[in-house]
Amino acid sequence: MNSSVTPTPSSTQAASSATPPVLAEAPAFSPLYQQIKDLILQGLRLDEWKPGEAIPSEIELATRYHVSQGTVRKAIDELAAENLLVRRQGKGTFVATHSEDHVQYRFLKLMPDQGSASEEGPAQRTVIECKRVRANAEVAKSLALRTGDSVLFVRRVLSFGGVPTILEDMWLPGAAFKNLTAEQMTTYQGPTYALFEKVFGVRMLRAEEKLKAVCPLPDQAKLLEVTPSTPLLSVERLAFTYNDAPIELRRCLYLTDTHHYRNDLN
Amino acid sequence: MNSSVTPTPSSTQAASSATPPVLAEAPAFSPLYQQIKDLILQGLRLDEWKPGEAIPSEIELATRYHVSQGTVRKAIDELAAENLLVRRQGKGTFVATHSEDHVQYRFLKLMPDQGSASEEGPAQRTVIECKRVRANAEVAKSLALRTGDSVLFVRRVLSFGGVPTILEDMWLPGAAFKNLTAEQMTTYQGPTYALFEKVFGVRMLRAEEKLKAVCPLPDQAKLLEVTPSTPLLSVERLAFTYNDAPIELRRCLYLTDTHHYRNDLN
DNA sequence: CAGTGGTCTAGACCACTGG
DNA sequence: CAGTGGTCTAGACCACTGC
Repeated sequence: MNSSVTPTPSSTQAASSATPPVLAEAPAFSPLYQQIKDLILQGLRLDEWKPGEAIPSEIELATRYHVSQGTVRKAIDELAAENLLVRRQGKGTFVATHSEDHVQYRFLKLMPDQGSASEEGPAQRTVIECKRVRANAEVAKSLALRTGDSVLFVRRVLSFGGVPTILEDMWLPGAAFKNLTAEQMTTYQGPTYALFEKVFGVRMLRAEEKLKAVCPLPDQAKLLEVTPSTPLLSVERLAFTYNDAPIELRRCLYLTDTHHYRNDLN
Repeated sequence: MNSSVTPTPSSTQAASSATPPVLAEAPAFSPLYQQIKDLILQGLRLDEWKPGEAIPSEIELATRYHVSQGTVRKAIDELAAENLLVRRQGKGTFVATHSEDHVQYRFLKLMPDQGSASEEGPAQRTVIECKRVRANAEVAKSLALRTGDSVLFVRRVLSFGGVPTILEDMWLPGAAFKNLTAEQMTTYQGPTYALFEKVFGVRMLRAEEKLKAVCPLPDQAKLLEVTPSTPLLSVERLAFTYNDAPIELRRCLYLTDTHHYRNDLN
C-alpha cells in the first residue's frame, strides 16, 4: 500500500549479517507518521504553503502520501504541538504565522504587574541603531557563522506609556537579512518577527533564553533613563528557524519595576 | 457499548425545548476520552495508584471503562503530556514522581553558566527558619486561604560548591503540612518536592513563576553573603496540585553571576 | 449542504521489556 | 515467551464552518 514511503528502514530486511557493527547507532526505526511529518516539514521549508495559508486537507495528504488519514493526523498533531501548524475545526489546518496570530508576541514573556498585556497595548519602538557590522567571536559562535562574517546589528528601545522599558540589541545573519533598514524597523506595524517573516521569509520557530540580574552600563542606563545602579533583567535570546538553525541573537535589558517576566512550568 | 460513560451529554437527547436558555453556556460537548481522563485523574487524586507505581494497562482500563483502547490511549496521552503520567514502552504507564524522576528538580531552571547541572551536583541546604505563622493578606490570597490562617514558613539557603546562591522563602498551607520540621527539611536527601510527595502526599503538578531583577534587603544580603547593591533575580513561584489548587508560595533570590535562569520558548 | 477537523471503534501487527 | 506500549489501517459518525 505504501509506494512513496516505507514504515521501517529495517523491518523488511532479511537478517543477513550476524554481527552488526558495534559502533553503529540503533537501527533508527522511524515510524511512518514521522516520515510524513518530515515531508510536510519539507513543504513548509520550501514555501509550498505560505504562513497564514491552509495546507491540504488530511484526506488529500493521506491520498498523496499513500497512507491512512490517521497517520497524517498524528504527523499534523505533532507539528501543531510545536506551533508550526494551527488546526481550526471545520476550516482546515493552517501554517502558523507571527502576523495574524491571535497569540501575537509569542516569545515576549514580559507582562505588566497589573492588568494584561492586551490592555497595555503594543510598545512604542525607537530604533537607536541599525547597521551592518562584522561578527565578533561570540556572536559568530551563537549564530553558527565565522568571526568577521557580515551581520546586521539593531539596537532599539521599547516603551510602554512613554516609559522606556526594554533595551534590545539584535544580531542577524547578513546573508538572510540583505536590506534591512532602520526605516522598516520603525514603520512596520506589528511584531518584529512578522516583519522578518513577510519581508525576508525568515520564520522564528523556537527560542532559548538565558536570564540574569544585572546593572546597566552607562550608555544602557541613559537609554533606559535609569541610574546605573538599577537592577535590570538581562535576557539573552537565541532564536531558531527550520533545521534548528540559529537565526537571531538578542540581548535585552528589561526594567522590571512595573513589569515581570512570566513563566509557566509543567 | 458504553455502560458507565456516555460520549456526549447532549447527543442522545431528543430535542424537546425549542428555545434553550439564552444565557446557558455552550452545551459543553465532552468527548469520551476526556471523561476517561477525568476518571484516571480521580484515581490519581484518591491515591488508587501511588507515585512511581504502574497504572493498569491500556487494555485493562479499556475493559474497565467499556471503551476502546484507542480512547484510553488518547486520555493517557494527554496526562503524559501534562507530566502526570510517564509512559515506558514494554513496561507500562507509571504515575509521575519527583523522587525517581530522571528529570529531578523539574521546576528548578537555574543552570551553571559553564557545564551542566548534573556535573555540579545537588545544592547544599541550610535551613534558616522553619516555623508556623499566620498568613498575611498577600500570602492568604495566593494560597486561597483566609488571612490569619495557619501556614508553615520556611527560609533556607542553597549553596553550590560552598557559595550561597539561592535564598528561598516558602509558605505552605498549615493543614496539608501538619508536622513539617526543620530537621526533615535538612536531613531529607533528594528534591524537596519528593519529600512533600512521600511524607505529606502532596504532589506539585505545575507552577507559575514571576521574575524580576531586584536588590536584596539587608538581611537577605547577609544570608547570601553579597552587598545590598548586588542585582539578584527574584523568582516568585506559585505551585499547584490537583484541581489547580495552589499549595505552595515560594519567593526566591538567585545570585546570577555564575548561573542563569534557562527558559525554552516554543 | 459539502467539506473540514475531531472522536471512536476493532483489529492487526511491531518494538521493547523482562522473566 | 507473554505482556506492555507504539504504529497503522479502514470505516463510521460527530461537531464546526461557511456557502
